[in-house]
Amino acid sequence: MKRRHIITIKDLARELQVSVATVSRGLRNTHDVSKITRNKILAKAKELNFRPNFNAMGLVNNKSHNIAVILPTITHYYFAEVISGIQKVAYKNNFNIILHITGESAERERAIARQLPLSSIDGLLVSVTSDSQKCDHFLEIFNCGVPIVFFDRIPDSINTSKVMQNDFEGAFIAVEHLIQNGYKKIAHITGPYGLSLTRHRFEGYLAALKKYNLAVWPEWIIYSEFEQASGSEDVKQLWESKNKPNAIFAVNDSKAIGAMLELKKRNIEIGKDVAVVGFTNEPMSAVVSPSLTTFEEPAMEVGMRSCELLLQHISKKNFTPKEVILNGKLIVRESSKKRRTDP
Amino acid sequence: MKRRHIITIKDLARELQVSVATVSRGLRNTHDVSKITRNKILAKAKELNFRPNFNAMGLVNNKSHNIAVILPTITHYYFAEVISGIQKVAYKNNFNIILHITGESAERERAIARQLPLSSIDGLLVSVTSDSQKCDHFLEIFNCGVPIVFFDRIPDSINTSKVMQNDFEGAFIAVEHLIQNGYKKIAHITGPYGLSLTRHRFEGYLAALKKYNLAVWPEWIIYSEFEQASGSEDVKQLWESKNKPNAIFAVNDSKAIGAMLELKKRNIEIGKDVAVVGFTNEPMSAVVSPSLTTFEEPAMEVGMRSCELLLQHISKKNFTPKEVILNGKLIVRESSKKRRTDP
DNA sequence: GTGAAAGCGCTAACAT
DNA sequence: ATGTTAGCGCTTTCAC
Repeated sequence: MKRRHIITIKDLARELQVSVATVSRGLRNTHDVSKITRNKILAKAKELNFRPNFNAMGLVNNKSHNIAVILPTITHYYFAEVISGIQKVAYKNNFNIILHITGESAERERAIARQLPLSSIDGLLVSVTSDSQKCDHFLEIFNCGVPIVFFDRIPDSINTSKVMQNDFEGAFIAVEHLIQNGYKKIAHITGPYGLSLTRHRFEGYLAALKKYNLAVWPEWIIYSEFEQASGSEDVKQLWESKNKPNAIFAVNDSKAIGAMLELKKRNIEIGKDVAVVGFTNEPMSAVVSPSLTTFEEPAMEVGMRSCELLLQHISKKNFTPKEVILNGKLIVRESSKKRRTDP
Repeated sequence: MKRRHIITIKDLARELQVSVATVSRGLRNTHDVSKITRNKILAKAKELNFRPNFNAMGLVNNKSHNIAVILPTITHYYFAEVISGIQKVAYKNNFNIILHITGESAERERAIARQLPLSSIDGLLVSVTSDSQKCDHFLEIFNCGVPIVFFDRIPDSINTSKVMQNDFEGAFIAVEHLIQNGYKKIAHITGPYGLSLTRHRFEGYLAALKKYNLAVWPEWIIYSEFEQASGSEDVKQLWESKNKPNAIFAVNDSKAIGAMLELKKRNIEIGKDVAVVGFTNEPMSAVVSPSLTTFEEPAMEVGMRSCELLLQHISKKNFTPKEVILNGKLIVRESSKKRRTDP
């Protein structure tokens, strides 16, 4: 299969007996071209199925209509949904998204960032890896004048736009809900230490305990990975102690479900003896049994807002960075039913 | 923030007092450049953090190191996993992936395909939308000499490489499993009519019934959408009839779970009175209660093999198309336990 | 309103 | 082993 000749503006120019400059202008609808030639050009372009060469355009305009999206994983519903949001906005504005997955590896994140062809990328949308403390690889790109918008997992060090959920408030509401349903011994199983969202949710947890004058037990606060298996492990650890909690607030649904599975193994009745609340509202949480109470994150909206902000940074050189905080809402299900009162 | 000057080979050439051609050669490690200058060039490139301009390279070489991935959705675990597989292989080979999501809309699929900048894409990885019968938009691209590999959802009409699961066998095994566990009145709730995978799974279902001399009841075969809600609807429809099945083989896990939820509403005991088997092995299926028996699809492998094939098509102009069929395996869980024998 | 020509960053002859 | 030059497809002065 030989690559067939791809139509260029030269071809159009020859066919129409005009100069390439005119064709170029006609295609882009600049004002200094007569309506009549413009229409002829457009018609011919359609007829021959002309597709502009983005490489050439990028070379001359110094932009590419590409944005890079860098994130830890896409097999979590949250991130898949965020990407869908990004894609919607990008598509509407004729931007392509180039997808990079770090697999939660800070090392790979660095490698990807350092190899990023800045000349064919107009901007970056980034959610950092959980163990990515230093962000000089992004700072370097940022300093080259390439706009970056961070979402969800956000480094503090770079002064640019950021989009996040109201993690603090979400956690606060979730924990308050537990307390109001009669659970006062609340553990918090969370993600890797040092991530901003981990910190914010933790602070929300603390604030709720404080509001109701509940003691904070350090052994009830466990930092581990974001995965389901970690949730199970965390419960094992919690239940080894004499001082067992009767409720668990998990940093996300995967861990909450991991915790539930382990509790079920121990024949503990969830939503009666022990309550569990998650975060995110993955589809799974509606389907697990008992169904999981969780704080819903506006994933699609996070994606859309992030992309919109990025496009503004791209089009207006001096767009001032914005921090957007989006609200979610508590989805009450079975796993946090009112506590069975002690006999 | 002014865009800082981005280093080009010209800059390197000036700094090193050599010609741009030499720098170009040095960077690409062609054989006709002395080790010593090469090292000097590489060192300087690193020092100044030179990043090649892919637009310029693409313009000259007529390739871009980009591949486009076009698929219906990414919020299903299967597709997210496929993309992860694609990404792994692409990354290792220094290809970027440009992600396009059709949202199950044939119209949008066409629009995306027609706007695809062929000059900045070396190849395509496609899973077609469920209602995309005519594929002339892909054929057109294919005829331009741009290689395409289809996966999972495959049109028959284009003679190129394809990667799929063994849908026929998977369905056969799943249905046979039901029969062997005592369920002989097996309904099949499936996806949109006309998709090859729908057809293959349906044929596997038929073959299993035939092997055990079971009658085929047309009212037990329902075509609808791939979503969970459709699964619930399908059960409603099935249970309206006098002639009710006692087992359901669903085209995917979402529908299987939708079916389960509806059965539970009707207080039908799943895995005793009625069995349910899904397809894909989404994480959800392990967590739903009762846990769902399902045929696991090798999603990651589908992604990796597809991408490998595409890269071969890209590098070897006359690579003959291959059809790869990957095997999955039945994951037996609770939803298909041996049937409660009639009293 | 249109054309001619230069140039974006890089590669690939062709020289030397 | 290195330099010179033309050109990839497009945009953008600068003429007319």
